[in-house]
Amino acid sequence: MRWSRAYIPTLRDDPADAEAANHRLLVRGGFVRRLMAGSWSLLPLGKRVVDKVEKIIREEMNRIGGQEMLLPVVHPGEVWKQTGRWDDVEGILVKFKDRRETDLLLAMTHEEIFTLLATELASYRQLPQLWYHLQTKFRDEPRPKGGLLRVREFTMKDSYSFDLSPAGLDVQFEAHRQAYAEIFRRLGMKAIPVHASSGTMGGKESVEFMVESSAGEDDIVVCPACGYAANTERATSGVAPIADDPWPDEPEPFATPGIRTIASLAGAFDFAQADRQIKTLAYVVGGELTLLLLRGDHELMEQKLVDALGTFDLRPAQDDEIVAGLGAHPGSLGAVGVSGLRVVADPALQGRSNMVTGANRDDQHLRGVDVSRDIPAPEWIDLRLVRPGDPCVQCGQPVEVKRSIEVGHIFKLGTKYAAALGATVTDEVGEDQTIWMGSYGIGVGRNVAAIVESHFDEKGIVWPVSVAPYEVVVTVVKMDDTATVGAADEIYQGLRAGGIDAIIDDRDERPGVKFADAELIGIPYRVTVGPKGIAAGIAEVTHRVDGSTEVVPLAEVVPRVAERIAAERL
RNA sequence: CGGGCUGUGGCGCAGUUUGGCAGCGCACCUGCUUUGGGAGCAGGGGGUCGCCGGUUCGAAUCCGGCCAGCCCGACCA
Repeated sequence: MRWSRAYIPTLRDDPADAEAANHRLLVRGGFVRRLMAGSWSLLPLGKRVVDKVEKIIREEMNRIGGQEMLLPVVHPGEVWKQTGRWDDVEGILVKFKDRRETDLLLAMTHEEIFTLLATELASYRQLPQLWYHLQTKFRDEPRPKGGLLRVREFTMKDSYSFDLSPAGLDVQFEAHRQAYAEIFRRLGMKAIPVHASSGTMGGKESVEFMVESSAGEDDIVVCPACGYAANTERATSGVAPIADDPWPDEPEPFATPGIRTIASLAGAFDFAQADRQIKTLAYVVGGELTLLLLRGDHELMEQKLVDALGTFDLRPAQDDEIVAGLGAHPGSLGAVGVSGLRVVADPALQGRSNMVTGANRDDQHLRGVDVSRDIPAPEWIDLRLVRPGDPCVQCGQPVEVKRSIEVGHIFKLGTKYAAALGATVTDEVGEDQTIWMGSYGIGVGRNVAAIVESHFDEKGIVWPVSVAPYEVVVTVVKMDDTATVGAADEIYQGLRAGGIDAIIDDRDERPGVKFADAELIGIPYRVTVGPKGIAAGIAEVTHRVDGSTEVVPLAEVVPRVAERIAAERL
């Protein structure tokens, strides 16, 4: 490509509305333009990067036996009604009607349609199957943000596995785990596989691949000592033991006028430090007032409650519901002496005594609460948000919490979709068996964004060779010097002949402009050809990663660059 | 959905408080000079001031409504 003919609209200034590095640099470097919130056009450079990312994904999917297909983006509502998701998924699912008033929707994922195809499978002999496609998804996210990180329209590689048994599913799941590790490695990222909540996808097990980044939206718990890693939505940890002073008697009420928070109670009474309090949260679960108990200094992870109770139908209770059910306002709530209400308690409270909690009378608390004696038979469910420094659940060493981007997610779906749509095969003894499925996703654009987030500096993007829009730019320092232009062109042609992705910067611009643009768009290698160098028979090869420059005789430039690029292609 | 902020030429912004010719920098076009880190001089083109309505002799500016975008939170397959 000749830069003078290429459409690479770089901007000198950062766009004003861009915060995240990927957003700033991809717009400024002329890779993408926004159409509306969460919707982006790919310009030539962006398209080149996406193509390379997709190529790597395809290669690794094919390597584990994936067969590429392409399914539609507009689906009949009917199929989604059969699996229940037409009604279950609210908000982000875009529904509409055609001229015949038929319910349609924009695909936010493709479980239904792949499963529908799988209903044509008839015999166990046809299994296992692994099907995938790279296709547009549309999710009407309430808040797109972070450039390409969280968008509404995006391309996803989603694959679906079909097996006769859970054991077969395990095999395909494991194959994906390894393929994903390889994909993210080749994309130049350090992705950590973590145990995750499956959300509304259903299924027992899911693993997310996370790339550490301040621009991320998820927190993961990792243990540097033993390698334990989990999303905070699922992570557990130990708690440092606390020795409780004895309190032989029944709980004793005491006046706490005006005190509504854990912190103010702890500030007012020596015996009521936060870790000696029982935090009582009132939720409405399935229409029923429910008390959630945590240690005073611990925080609720609501997703754990969703996962453990198996329902999305829960929310914090309103003030009036609380007063009606308990006789007091938030700030003076407790579970002691409460009967007829569901009580869920975090295990960090197990065995604790001499605790402080609300008395269910405004401005009154209780001290001397013995959990096992005074709060009979709660449901013990881990509800706690793990914090940095908590002891690792596996090895006891302090864990870290890291903000991360979810670049891939693999699920064991089980038989949910196959059962709903009747995808069965006949087994060896002639009986119908429901197919066991897995689904596995990688967001292409989000991965591009994640790569940028982990590969940039003050000058711009620093693409890994594997996904760079061009692997090398030949920068012509002086366009009206025929010897320079001739030598540069010869190098450019030589690189192309050697299968290198090269662009020649033949614009009639000052060198500074060309250098700055090359750095902004992040081309890994720059060959600088100028009159002084030509006179000495050399060109310069500059590495974008560290700015290091190597002086190379003209005749050796092509093989030298080819060699270095080959070593970095992954 | 709640809170905060913003919409003026392709990009970045001033002008709005106190109504009175729509401006600046970059980018773009022409010419000359310049040419190894975002050049200089001279000339030039380009804007329904987000949209609709109202007030006024007169609205980018004041009032009302709407739309869009960004950030924080909620939410998030």
